[in-house]
Amino acid sequence: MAVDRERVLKEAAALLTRRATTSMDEIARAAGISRATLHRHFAGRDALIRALEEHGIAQFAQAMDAARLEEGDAADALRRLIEEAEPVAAVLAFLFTENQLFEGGEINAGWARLDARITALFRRGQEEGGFRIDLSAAWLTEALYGLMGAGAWAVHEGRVARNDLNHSIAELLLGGIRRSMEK
Amino acid sequence: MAVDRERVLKEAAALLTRRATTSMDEIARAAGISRATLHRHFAGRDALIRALEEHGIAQFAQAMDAARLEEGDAADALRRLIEEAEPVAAVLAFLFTENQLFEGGEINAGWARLDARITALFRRGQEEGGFRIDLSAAWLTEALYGLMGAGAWAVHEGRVARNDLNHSIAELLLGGIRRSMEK
DNA sequence: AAATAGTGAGACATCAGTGTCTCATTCGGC
DNA sequence: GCCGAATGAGACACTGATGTCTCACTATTT
Repeated sequence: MAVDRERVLKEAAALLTRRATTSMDEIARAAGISRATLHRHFAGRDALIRALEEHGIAQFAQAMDAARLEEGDAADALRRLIEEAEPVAAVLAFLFTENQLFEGGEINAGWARLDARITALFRRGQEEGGFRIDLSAAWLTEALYGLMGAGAWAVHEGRVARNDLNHSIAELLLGGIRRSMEK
Repeated sequence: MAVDRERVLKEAAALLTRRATTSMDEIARAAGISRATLHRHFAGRDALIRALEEHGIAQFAQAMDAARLEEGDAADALRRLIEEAEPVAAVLAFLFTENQLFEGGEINAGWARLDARITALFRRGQEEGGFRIDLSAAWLTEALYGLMGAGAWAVHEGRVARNDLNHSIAELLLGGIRRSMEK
């Protein structure tokens, strides 16, 4: 009887990542509940998106924990992060573009914390000598987001095999396109 | 008296890239014309987006021509492409996400042609030995789009200096994050 | 069995955006 | 200066989505 909040968020994420304008009605039906009930649990569409945001941020933070960003080689940590964050990538990309909409309201402070952790990883790699220093850590962070989003989309469109995804992102990000001598 | 179609498209692009839900009214006002006139020149919102798409595709194709993708070193050609395509990147990113919406209707065939040209560039680089072959040309194409989009956004958000943008994209894409011996 | 809380279905008002139309005005060419 | 074409301003109907509310039904609890 009690509504499964997790399931609602999951279904909402699945639909919204595919079409950002999915209506509350469609989301409700996908989650197997009535529109009235959906409104009882989420004050409105905005509230639902916010909840999705909170959830996505939490999941991403969890992925970071699981990836143990501070441990070992920075490149390996990055690989682990890509691996762990893969299931969240699509939602993240959706929320990312959705933030444009909230240009008036304040953005969730959680984003800054996530950014900071990733940027710290890149900076650590630079200080330890494994990462090049002529590209700013901030840009590398943005690039990671961009590649994760592009990757999720490419898989969705069937242009990249899901099995190759993490490897493709990590390898491109770490090694670049150019053929390298050192490997 | 005659409406400057170019200007309308330009203003529309500027607004829509910032907020995808910008209304026809706002676009009209930004372009300095009335909503009625806007409707006289573009049958409706869809038609406007389509026109924007056509325009964006044409501009991108033009950028490719200017970059002379078939000439010289593939890496240099890629650098030229990034350089030439920079002004179009934001619109392209917008159209890219907007295509999700047209999931019912058929997508513009122009995209496939653009993709093909870029993919051909990457393949050429692979065949000539300059680019690694363990990442598919299709994925590299998607990654290029992703990085261009992320870059445009990062500049808009002030996280990357506009002057560094092209260099940042090209260097990351070609060389990757890892510190390399060969340079 | 009774009481309670949660749900589904649907009605309803509201709102924003869209697309169409009319009419007065203005611009440009002749 | 005149005339036709294009424009601006506004009214209007329509649509789709949203948010609220009511009422009947069902599951859970005691």
